[in-house]
Amino acid sequence: MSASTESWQERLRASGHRLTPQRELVLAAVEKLGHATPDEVYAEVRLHSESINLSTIYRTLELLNELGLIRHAHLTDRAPTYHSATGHEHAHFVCRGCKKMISVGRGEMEAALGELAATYDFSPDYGHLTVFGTCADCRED
Amino acid sequence: MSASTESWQERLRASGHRLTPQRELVLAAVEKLGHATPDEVYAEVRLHSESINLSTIYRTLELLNELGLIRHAHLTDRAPTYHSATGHEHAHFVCRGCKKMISVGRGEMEAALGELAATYDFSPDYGHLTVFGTCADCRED
DNA sequence: GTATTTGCAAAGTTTTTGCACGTGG
DNA sequence: CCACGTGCAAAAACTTTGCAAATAC
Repeated sequence: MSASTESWQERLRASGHRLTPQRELVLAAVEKLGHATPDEVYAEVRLHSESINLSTIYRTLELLNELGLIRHAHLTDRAPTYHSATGHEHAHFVCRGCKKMISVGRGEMEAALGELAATYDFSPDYGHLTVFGTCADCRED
Repeated sequence: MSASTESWQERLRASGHRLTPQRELVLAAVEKLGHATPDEVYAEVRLHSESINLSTIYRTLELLNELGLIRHAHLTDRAPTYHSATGHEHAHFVCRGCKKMISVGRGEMEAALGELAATYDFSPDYGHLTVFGTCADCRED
């Protein structure tokens, strides 16, 4: 975990960007929250700095996303959800009923989907896959 | 295909709704387009009726979605993508690079994921699965 | 010092809502 | 007929952009 916290600053610099407190705060917020919309990130960052602006949140999320430090998906209707990309990769089974999330190791998912993906000459983003469906508890017919 | 075109009107009526030309046009547009954002549906519907309003498109898409006649996903950044639910089910591989979508039959996807899903006692929504990744053309390293 | 980044405010997009009129059943 | 649905216009929600001041290096 310390291995990745060392390199993100370097990655910023390497790409010609500057290390600002806003960028640290946004990344920290995304990592703390796990999954969050821009608004939620803003609220979290606001707890630590009064003056940061929403547009900075958007610009920073976009930058961190480009650098691969965070990822985003559009799980809900209005608003993308961002999350850290520095932790270990895993896919999710998400229950539409109770919203429960079951984490599945990247390896298991890759083993299951690999062959099919190869057939289509496609390289899935295994560490980032979300499979919607119904869990055992919510399946009653 | 004629089997399902018979029942959607019934499904509307059964749920206490009325059969209007706007609703027919919107459903037809979604089925014709395959995948479309509300705006694209609007454009398509406009070809057939000058007077239909965008807000009607939104209201109708929401209704058809509730009735299960169409489904939607949030594949791209701004704007949900609607598609018919009356046709045959399929999953998608979506390339993050070129945005190309590869359709995969439900059966194939189920065959690949079934065992893993069973392990977790989870029932994936195979007909609506979207797997992000990179297609052959965009994979160059 | 100077090029990047930020805050602010204003504009752009997409989606929702209130209401009077129109229309399907 | 009468409740449901539609068009219209205005508002809300979300995101982007221009620019001067601030700041990282």
